[in-house]
Amino acid sequence: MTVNPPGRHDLLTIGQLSERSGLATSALRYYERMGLIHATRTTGNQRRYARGALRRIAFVRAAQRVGLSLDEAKVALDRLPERRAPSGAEWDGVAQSWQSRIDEQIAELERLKAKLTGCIGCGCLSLTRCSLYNAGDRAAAGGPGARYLLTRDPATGPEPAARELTE
Amino acid sequence: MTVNPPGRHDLLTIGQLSERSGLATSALRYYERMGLIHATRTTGNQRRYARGALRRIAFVRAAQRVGLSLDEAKVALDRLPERRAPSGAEWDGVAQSWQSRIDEQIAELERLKAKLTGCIGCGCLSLTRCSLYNAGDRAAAGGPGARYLLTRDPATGPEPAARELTE
DNA sequence: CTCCAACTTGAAGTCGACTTCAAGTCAAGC
DNA sequence: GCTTGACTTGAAGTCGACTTCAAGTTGGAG
Repeated sequence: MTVNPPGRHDLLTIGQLSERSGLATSALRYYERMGLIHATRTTGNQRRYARGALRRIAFVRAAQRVGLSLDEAKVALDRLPERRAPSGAEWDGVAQSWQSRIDEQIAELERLKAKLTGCIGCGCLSLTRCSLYNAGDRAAAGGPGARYLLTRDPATGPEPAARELTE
Repeated sequence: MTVNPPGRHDLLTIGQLSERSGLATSALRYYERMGLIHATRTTGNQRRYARGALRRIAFVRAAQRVGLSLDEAKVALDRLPERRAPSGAEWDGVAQSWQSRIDEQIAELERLKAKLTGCIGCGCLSLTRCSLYNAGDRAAAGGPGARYLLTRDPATGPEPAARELTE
């Protein structure tokens, strides 16, 4: 299974892009419909991708990894120029936003880890004392949008749901 | 909207559990169908939850946060005794497995972060040199199933996917 | 005893992210 | 110039994780 010879093939077919990105061609078409990547067409109407597409895809996958939707990834990618190849600084700006996102994500995992050791695994039946157990109620009591320790759906519930559970 | 009076109500209605867990009642019923939580029934067939349900829910949410499906969470929870309240040691064993899972997750995010700074944001147009850019190609060349740097489908590829990117 | 919010059920709907399918077109090696 | 595999399209299907709906039942305050 030889990959196309290195050289001046600047444009990739969807099959080649699939092979290199690890995504199914159907996914690539889907990404295109979503506006995440773009292709030129041959006279015969087949897609041809510039190599920049690989980078965009890499970015999208990275975004998904840190918990973003394709729509969110698109918002970020839309900051890049479409026609010409983005400059380093441009990519940088986009990547920058993920830095913090990733840091956030890491921080949250660290917190979760701490809670897990400190609480879920503690076998504490003194519920009033258990942070994991109580955190959600605290947060919820703190105002609308505040959710369970482990939740992060921003769309749901402005209710004063889940009060303090000291009991 | 008063919540039930504090006292010796050991069993929670689905509404109360919803309020305390932050999950919709529909989600709780769904969790029950999935076997993640269990309820006893009143003579009138209404669900009553023991307080342990809250802990199980906390666990499930935690599991989701680190990227596990409900099915996977169930596997872990199934290690707990159903009838009686799990002991600290039992919870500990379950939580333990998440420790490593979380660590893994964190490590991967750290890697991602490093890559992002080092590459996506680097603006390097010397593509032969760009790891993120090339990782996919390497992987693809490495054989079928080899996936992109940012993927983690475990079903796919024990390949030497995405090698060290010194080049 | 009455009333109404809170509960019950099964079935169907939703959403994101794709995949699968059918039916047809393109392109490149012989 | 023919064949064959890679490509094209739109529509429909899938999967996980829920939500919504309709129609009926329960339970606790007054």
